[in-house]
Amino acid sequence: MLNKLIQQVRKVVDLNESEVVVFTKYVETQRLKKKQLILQSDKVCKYLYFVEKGCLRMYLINKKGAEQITQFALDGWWISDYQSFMNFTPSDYYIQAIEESEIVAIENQNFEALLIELPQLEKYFRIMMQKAVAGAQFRSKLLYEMSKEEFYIHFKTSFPEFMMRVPQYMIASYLGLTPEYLSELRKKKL
Amino acid sequence: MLNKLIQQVRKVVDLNESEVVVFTKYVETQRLKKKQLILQSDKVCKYLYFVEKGCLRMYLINKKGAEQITQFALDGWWISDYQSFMNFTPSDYYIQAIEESEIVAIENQNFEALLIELPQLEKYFRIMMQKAVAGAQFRSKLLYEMSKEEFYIHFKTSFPEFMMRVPQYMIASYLGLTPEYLSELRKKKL
DNA sequence: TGAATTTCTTAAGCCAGTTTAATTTTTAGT
DNA sequence: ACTAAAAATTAAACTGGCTTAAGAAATTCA
Repeated sequence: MLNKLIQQVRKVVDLNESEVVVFTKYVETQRLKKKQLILQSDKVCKYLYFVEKGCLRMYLINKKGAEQITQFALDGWWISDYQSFMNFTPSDYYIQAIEESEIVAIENQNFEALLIELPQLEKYFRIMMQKAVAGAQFRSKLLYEMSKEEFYIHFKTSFPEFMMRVPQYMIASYLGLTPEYLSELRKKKL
Repeated sequence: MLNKLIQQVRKVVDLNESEVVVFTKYVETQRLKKKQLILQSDKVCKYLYFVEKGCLRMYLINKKGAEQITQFALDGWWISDYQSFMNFTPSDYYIQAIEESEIVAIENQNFEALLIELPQLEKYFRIMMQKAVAGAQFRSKLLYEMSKEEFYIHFKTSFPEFMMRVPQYMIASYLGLTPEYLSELRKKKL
């Protein structure tokens, strides 16, 4: 139930069997069905989530009452509302399974305790956060230099499997355009 | 020349005097004059930069030939092109001092070596990266839920001192709007 | 302190992307 | 397989924010 995570950690730091057992004590694994929510607006995001299998989305409800997706998380990705997670403040987000999924969840307090008991993990999480920053920076660069049309084309060619896996209106939401306009773009270029 | 950084690190982890000396071996300090560039497009961003004093901006040149600012860094902030830094790939960015500034720079290789010699620092950098992720997430949330007008008002009320310190056209660029439109907004609401 | 350069403003015309609303297609549950 | 619900399409009218162009104001530095 947490093979993928252990495997990923071991790419960065050594963990022997007994350390894996310790690790296991601090995390929870969960099976989610499609549409199941693991975070709701106004609640504190108490967990860091790792997707073992499946796909999650993070979204907020905007003033117009529409769902605005800000992030997806596929197998092997981490997802959380980091501000809420770090400061125990209520979140504005929802996190929901798009497909049946398996996740590993680490609670706030346990995260601190885990890093004290297995300080080697600091390095793993430092690198994972570093990659997240790089990713965010890259994404914001794309937003700055591309039109929505170009952004859509970029996304489509970068993640073709993802296009198949996720409903179109969610992709539209993530890309920050209306389903109607996305439909128009699809008609235009194949 | 690196007091602020040491002070900031010590808020998170203990560092005795001799460890500070070790730290010092792995970093370089630099004084920058206004408009001095420390990263140019097509070069690898070999450093992680910490601003001791002053103000930097990070920007790229878009297709139309205009400078697009993607980040500012004030006293006490870190800045880098993380993708370039981690993968030794050429950057698309420029990083430039807006004011006379003092910075601490850590080179790639030294960063790795430093973290091996002083592994306590993993925690400091994990937390600093975690905050960067939280910041990026917050910023992207604002972009998703606000119009450009609202984004401008938000920025203006959140960082009033900053508005004074930096030319308006740079703020416009950072906010992703034209100087002309910013000017129009300023006229509208005081 | 004056000339050059950089920054800011104004206003009109324009377009990428939204809104609205109605129709069709696909998906999921029984 | 049938029905209800969810998702995708179409098209027309509309708008937030951009472009262009020209002038005014503020900085910079010799």
